[in-house]
Amino acid sequence: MPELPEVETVRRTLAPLLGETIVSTWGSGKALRLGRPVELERIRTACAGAEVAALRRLGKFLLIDLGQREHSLLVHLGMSGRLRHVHSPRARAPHTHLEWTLKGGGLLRYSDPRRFGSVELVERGREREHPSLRRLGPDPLEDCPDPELFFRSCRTTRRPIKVALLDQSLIAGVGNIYASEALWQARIHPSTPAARLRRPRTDALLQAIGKVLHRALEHGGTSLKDFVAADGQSGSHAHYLWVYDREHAPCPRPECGGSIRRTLQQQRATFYCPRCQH
DNA sequence: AGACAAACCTGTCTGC
DNA sequence: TGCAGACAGGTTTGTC
Repeated sequence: MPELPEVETVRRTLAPLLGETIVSTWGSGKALRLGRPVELERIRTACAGAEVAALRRLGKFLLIDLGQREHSLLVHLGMSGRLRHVHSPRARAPHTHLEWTLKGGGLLRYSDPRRFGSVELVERGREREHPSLRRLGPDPLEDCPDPELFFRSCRTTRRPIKVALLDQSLIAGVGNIYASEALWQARIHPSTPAARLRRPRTDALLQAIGKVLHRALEHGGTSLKDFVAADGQSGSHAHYLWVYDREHAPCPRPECGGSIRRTLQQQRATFYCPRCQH
């Protein structure tokens, strides 16, 4: 579910956790993402008595640094994962897979109905060696990506630019919603082979990605169905989407006069305006 | 290299 | 009303 703006919204709303001490960890024992059973015992040991020292984000991954320990928790929300900071714990909601009890009395709760997400331990300072993080491209919010580098990365693949954007290696954090949004903003047809884009167009795309992600972040992310921040708030950006999930709607460019079309690329919905995207 | 499909798993919506 | 099937914001893996 969550793309960069949603994960960043979660990171920001988790800020009250900073300085809190973890007392204990509870786990459902259910497996999360394929091939990676949750290492509950290792996580328990690493978290017990640890302080939440920092909250970081790399693309769609969240890192919770455990103070005075050499580890960080690496969290991916997959499609339906949620991290909630719960102040007055009630009965455990269904699909809760991990829960960290805090010294102050609250809880950090990870729930994920579809279990496409993951929670694991990584060695701090060496997180980039993790298989999932190794191939991540620059983060559009953190790294001020270099337009020259972005252009050269695009040149390496002839795949459609929409498909290439989802790959996370060109740029980290763009998912299915914001790929369509950024391509509309940059007036680029989603089927254009990435390598065929000339320099001014990759510059425009990189700018559009930054603009789209910042704008979504200002609205607390997109809650199409059930995304909520760590404090339980929904994001309002669904009201401001230009093309995503707007098939047959008029193109938001008043002078264009086109209407939004839906197509499938790699079995994933792509929305675009055939009139102003080339 | 890249197109394509399948895998992980559950909830929700659509159409009959 | 009930049920089957399609579909969903992500990533990984395998085949051709």
